[in-house]
Formats: sequence, C-alpha cells, structure tokens
Amino acid sequence: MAKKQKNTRPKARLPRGFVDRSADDIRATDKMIAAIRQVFELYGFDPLETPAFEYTDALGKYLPDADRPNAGVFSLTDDDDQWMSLRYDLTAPLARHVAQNINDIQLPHRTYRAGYVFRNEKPGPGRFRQFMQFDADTIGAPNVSADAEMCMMMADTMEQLGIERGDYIVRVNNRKVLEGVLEAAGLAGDDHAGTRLSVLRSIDKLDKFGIDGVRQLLGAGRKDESGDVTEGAGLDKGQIDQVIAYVETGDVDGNEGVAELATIEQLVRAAGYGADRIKIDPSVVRGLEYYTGPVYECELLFDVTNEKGETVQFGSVAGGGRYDGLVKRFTGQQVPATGFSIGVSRLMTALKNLGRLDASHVKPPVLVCVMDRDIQSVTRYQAMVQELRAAGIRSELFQGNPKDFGKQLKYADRRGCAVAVIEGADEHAAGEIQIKDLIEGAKMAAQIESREEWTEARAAQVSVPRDHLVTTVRDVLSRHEG
RNA sequence: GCCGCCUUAGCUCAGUUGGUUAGAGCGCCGGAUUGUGGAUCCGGAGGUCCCCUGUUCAAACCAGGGAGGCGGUACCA
Repeated sequence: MAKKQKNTRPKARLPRGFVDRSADDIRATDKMIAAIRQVFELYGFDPLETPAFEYTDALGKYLPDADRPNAGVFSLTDDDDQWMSLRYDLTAPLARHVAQNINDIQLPHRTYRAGYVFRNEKPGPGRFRQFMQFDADTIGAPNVSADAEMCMMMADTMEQLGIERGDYIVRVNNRKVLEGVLEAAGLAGDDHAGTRLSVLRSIDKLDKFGIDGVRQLLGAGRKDESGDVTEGAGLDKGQIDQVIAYVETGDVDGNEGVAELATIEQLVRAAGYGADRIKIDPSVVRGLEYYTGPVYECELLFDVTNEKGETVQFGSVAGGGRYDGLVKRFTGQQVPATGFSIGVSRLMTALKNLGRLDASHVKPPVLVCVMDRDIQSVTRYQAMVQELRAAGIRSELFQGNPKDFGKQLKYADRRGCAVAVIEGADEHAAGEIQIKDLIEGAKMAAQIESREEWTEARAAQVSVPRDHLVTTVRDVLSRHEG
C-alpha cells in the first residue's frame, strides 16, 4: 500500500522558467524598486497599478486567422468564454487604462508602475517566464523633448541604483531613420515587408555578433555554435554595403528622424548629459511591433559573470521609445506617448553578480533558548524576547523541539545568529542569564580539538544579571557591527 | 520552433565487452554527549538507475520512441 501511495505523490517542482525568490532577492528587489521610485517621483511621475490579467484583445495578441491567442502569452477563457491573458508588458495595459479613462485624465499624463509580467516562451540563461518590470511613461506628449527627458531619467536612475557613470550607456535611435535606410536600399513597399523585418532584426544583432555577423545575416545567413543555420535577409552586395554604411555612420539624407535625433542630442547636452551617458547609436532597433519614433535603451558596460565564473552577454537592462499609435487602437484618436521599461529582475542579477547590491542588510535575530520546558520558564523566555523587541532588537524564541539543547545552538549557528540568550534553573535561581557571543565562539572553536574541552569551555559566554539583558545583547551586537 | 549535450540517493557524481544484494563524497538522522555550535569517531535512513516499448537466458548499460533539464539559435510586445 505504501508503495502505491508513493507513486501518486506529486513531484515537488517548479514550472519551467519560473523561480522561487529568496529572502535576499526580495530585499534586494525592494531596495531597487525604492531607488527607482525615488527618481521617478522626483521627475513628477505618479504611480498606477493595473491587474496581471487583461482581456486578450486589449493586449493586441489575437491571431488574425484563429480564434485563439497568439503564442507567447499565457491565456485562458473566462466563464463567459472570453479570452484573458497574463500581461506580457506594462505598456499595453497602460494604453488600455488611458483609453478607458481618457476623459478623466489630464494630458500630459506622467505615470510609473512596477509589476510582474509573464511570457510564455522558452526560458534562457537569466531569462524567465515571470519577471519584474518598472515602467515610466508620458502620455500626450508629442514632442521629442519628452523622449529626451526619458533618456535623462534612465541615466539618473542607473546612477541612483549605484551604477557609476561610465558603467552604463543610454543609446538612442529613431524608427524613422531606420525606415529611411530601408527605403534608400530599395526595400519600400508591401512586397518587401518580410525583408524589412529581417534587416531590422539583423541590425539589432550588432552588439551580439559584430559587423561580420550582421553582414552574414543580411546576406545568405549565419551558422550558430551548434551548427544550426539562421536564414539571412537575402540582400545583394550593394544593399548590404548600404545598410552596413548606415550602421557605421548613422547617415541618412534628409530624414525627419535624423532631425529629431539632433534635437534630442541638443536637449540632453544642454542639460549636461555627455556622450558618455547618452549617445546616438544607429544600431538600436527595439521591438518591431509598435514604436513609431525615437527608441532608446540602456546597456551595462561592465562584465557580468555567472555562477560558473563565465562572462555573459548581458544586453540591455532597460528600453523604450515613442508609441504614438497605441492608445489610438482603442479610441481612434491619436494620443502621442513615450516611455521606457526597466528589467528589474535582469538588472538585479547583474548587480548581484557584481557584488554591487549589498543584499543582506538584515541581521539574523537574537535567539532566546528554551532550557526549562515548564510553562513558568517559557513565560520568562517569552518575556525576554518581548523586552528585546521592545528595544528594537530583532529576536526570537526557539520554537522547535526544545528537548535537545545542543540543537538550539546548532540552529542559531546555522541561522547566523550573533547572540544566544540562555537561562537555566541555576541561572534563574541566581537571578542571572548567560549571553553567548556566537561569532566570537566560532572563532574560538577553531583552537579547540577535543570535544570535552569544547563543551567545558562554554565559549565566549558571559553571565550577567537578568536586568542587563538588553544592554549586554546590544554590546555584543555592536561589537560585530561592520 | 530548430541544433547540440545531458538525465543513477536530498546535492555533486562514479559505475558496466550486458551478469548475483547499484556505489562514493557531501548533506540528513541517531549515538559517543539527556546544560552548549565546530572538529573527530561509530551507526542509520534514503534508489521505479527519467518514462515506455523492443532485443536478450539476463538491461542502469544495447536499439527505437517519448518526457524533462542545460546550452546555442530563432522569436521576443
């Protein structure tokens, strides 16, 4: 029978691409969010929260030919048979919110929001199916000064997060410029729509594969490490040279986008942001779906290593752009908007691996041990914990099985507690308590070889009057500060 | 999706020209030690050898299929 039961036990496992988050990660995330929020608030943005689910058509992910949401999103049908999906970014839900409340919203509308988004796709190193984004957007802002502001705010945010100047770069481009290049290469018109997509994707791969890689992708194709072939855009040599020349110089004649970029550059330079922080970069492409003008992204310039010590390609940690058509989908009126999104989870990985995120500020608690198990004694131990807490000292009563005292100290040791408080019958009779410095004790343990000696030593332990509890604990804690 | 590699104890892994009861280290639990963490010593628990089918007297090992994991690539709002 027992065997049979075993077969029906569920396997404890996570859905692929999802992770549990540890105490350290949560605290680090909270800290990052607080830093980002501080910058956004300072710039005059207000918070907004939208739900994790939206009706699928509001996200704009319906296949034209099937009554079924597109791949890439997690979807289900509500009890009225309507398709709902988990949001895959924070921009589409914002557009829905603005369209829905357009009469009550004072434009320009400046908002920010943090939240988890979900993507139903193959996870990769550092890429998950649930991750956090932190967005800022200005809705109803037709001029590129709003885009320039976004770039500057991105830079400020990086510095607020502790990333030093020179360790990040905000790169800016313009969709209109890219379209101009494609036109100049003879790729205008509906016939070449597919090719245009391929070309843009190829340009986007510059930082990953370099100029030669981009050339291959623009032409016949490229082979990856496993030997798999990526089909190329199939341009001829003249067209490839034309595109590569643009990527290298950023030149396109008489293009509206070029003028916009010049304005952005002028604005940010006037505000004191040099090319070491914000620069025009012709290889920036961003998402292909809805951007209509300036696009920008922020990249980290230092090496990030993974657990195995290998340097990893990190890519951009934030990105955004102008999306003038997104609200129009709902209302029919043009509502120009621009905004960007920070990949909080990714950025945290980078900062953590770099040791730039002092993840654990939180000190382990002081442990009050349970020596005598009668109710009178336990109430005394409880009172000690209350006293410590009232003094603002993080502390806990041992809540495991108290019959083995050694286990309690072992628990304190594993938890990293600095102090254990011990009061047995002897101490109680004398009106004393034992305060044990576990960190000092661990150092002493290294000097001791025999078990007996170690047990006898009662390492780094002092006996003090009961009413010295708080002051003595505080002394020991401060000894280990910093 | 496509390409490659991988899957044996909680973890990291060994294992075999196909041959009895499948191993190690670490971890875990118990004891030496029922009032003191570490080190040491002794003992113990823990396995559908990823799943299915086939070949064979015999499969953890061979063959076919499948699943899962990792990595690359594609897609990425």
